[in-house]
Amino acid sequence: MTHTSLILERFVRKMESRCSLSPNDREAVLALPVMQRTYQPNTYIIREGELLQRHCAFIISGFAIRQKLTNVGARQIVSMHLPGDLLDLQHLYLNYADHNVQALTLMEAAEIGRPALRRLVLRNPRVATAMWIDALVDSSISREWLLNVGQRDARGRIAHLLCEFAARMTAAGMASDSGYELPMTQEQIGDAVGLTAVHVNRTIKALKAENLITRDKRHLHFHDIEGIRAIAGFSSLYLHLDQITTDPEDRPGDERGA
Amino acid sequence: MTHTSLILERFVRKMESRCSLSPNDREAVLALPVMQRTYQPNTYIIREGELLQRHCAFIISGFAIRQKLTNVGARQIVSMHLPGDLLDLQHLYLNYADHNVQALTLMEAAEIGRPALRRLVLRNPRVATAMWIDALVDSSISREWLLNVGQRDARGRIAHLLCEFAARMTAAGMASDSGYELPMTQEQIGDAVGLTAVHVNRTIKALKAENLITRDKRHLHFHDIEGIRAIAGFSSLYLHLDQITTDPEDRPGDERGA
DNA sequence: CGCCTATTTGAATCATTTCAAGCTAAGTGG
DNA sequence: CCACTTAGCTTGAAATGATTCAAATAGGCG
Repeated sequence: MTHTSLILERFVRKMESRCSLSPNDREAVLALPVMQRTYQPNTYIIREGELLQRHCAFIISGFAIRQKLTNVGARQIVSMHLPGDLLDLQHLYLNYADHNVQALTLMEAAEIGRPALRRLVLRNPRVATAMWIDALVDSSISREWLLNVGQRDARGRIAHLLCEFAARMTAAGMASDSGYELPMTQEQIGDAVGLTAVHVNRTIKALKAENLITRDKRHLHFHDIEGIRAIAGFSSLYLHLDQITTDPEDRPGDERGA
Repeated sequence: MTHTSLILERFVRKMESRCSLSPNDREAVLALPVMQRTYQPNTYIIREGELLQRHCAFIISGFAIRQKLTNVGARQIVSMHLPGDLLDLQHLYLNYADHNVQALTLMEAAEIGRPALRRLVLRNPRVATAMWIDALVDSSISREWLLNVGQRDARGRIAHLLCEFAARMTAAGMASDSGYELPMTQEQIGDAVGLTAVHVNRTIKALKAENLITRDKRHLHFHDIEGIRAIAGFSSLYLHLDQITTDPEDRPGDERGA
């Protein structure tokens, strides 16, 4: 329903949060051909092993995940995406998909053809830089998840997931100071942090019992966010929330701290 | 000791394995100012949180790892790099380092300034594409590690690490068909797969007892690589070993299977 | 109301960690 | 050349965190 130009405005704002654009760049982005599409919960958007000829999706509303399966069918969610995220930059220059992309909730996306997106990157270096940064931040999050799953115990892992969400939802303007809507079942949380649903349940129960959080349906409420942060050992550095590049050339002397 | 032009030749070959270059591109790469440098084992090359103004390193010889630490000091190795790998593409457009980079063994690197590298990317789209692909493959490996650590048991995790190495070392021409030099201690293997050194020891012992591998000092020998692959559930798809882009514009019709 | 999905709980089992100690091989300095 | 040191590997026994299996409960929806 949303008008195409509104969607692309939003896309421009996203890019501009990463690298300052010229009027030319903005125009080029706004001229992108997009196709709006709705995905039902759990629909596969891309499947591992598939030849990639399709499009990249920009999330308008709803949530998506990326995941991988082992040969015995165990699922690891490797990332989670909110409205305003560009899905699939991770596949932009690859021939075959190396992971699955799935709608988590009902989701609306604006799909941009790969050739159009690549051409945009080729002709507009500042847009390219913005997209590159976006892909790098995405990778940074994967590394933090690897640290989370590899080195923290159940409490730490879950607390960390909750903190990351809080930070990202806040940045997207989708959280109140008290909490946010966490659109995941306990089983999905388990698949994201490498635990069974049963153990996620017990761990969350413990966090509730200690009066750190409450969960009412899908709404997550923090009673003691500092306590949760301490359990998680959370620092938002890896999200690069304030990362913005003004000069793709990185001329010495232009270097600025955030 | 190695002559600069030889190093850059190697760099060109690396890029060309990802995207076909024009004579112009080749020249531009070969004109890159490089500084050769030696790192002692365990030296930090980049520290998390540090302002990035320095350079990217191309590994000439030796091995490097990238790692992160939790607030309580647990270490997760998030990737491992061999000669011919470009370190730190993951930081090319970021202001602050989000992970540590460390020499694993004695290591020689050719360091290329960030401004020079960014300028190269800006002026040479095919080189940019090659580097983008390199960064994407790196991210793909992180995701597979996340799956490994999150969903496989100790045997599977270690077997998978060994398989990945076998594939990468073979691609780099550093493995014989019987095995390769694995330059990691059991503790480092543990940090890479999220296990304690003690348990790594016991698990490797079990693999030896089943006549799947032997380890003589740092040399790893496969007796039954198919058996190891089965335990790991290994498929090399995620390494994108045959990924090569011929057309950065991705014009429809040029799309080709590997 | 009945169905389905998600959550909750208990009890038994299992994989992995922890702590502690001993061992081996290689390197260093006297 | 030997004694000393150190880093890495090996092993055992006990403790613990997480899984598994199974069953009960709760909530949303047609």
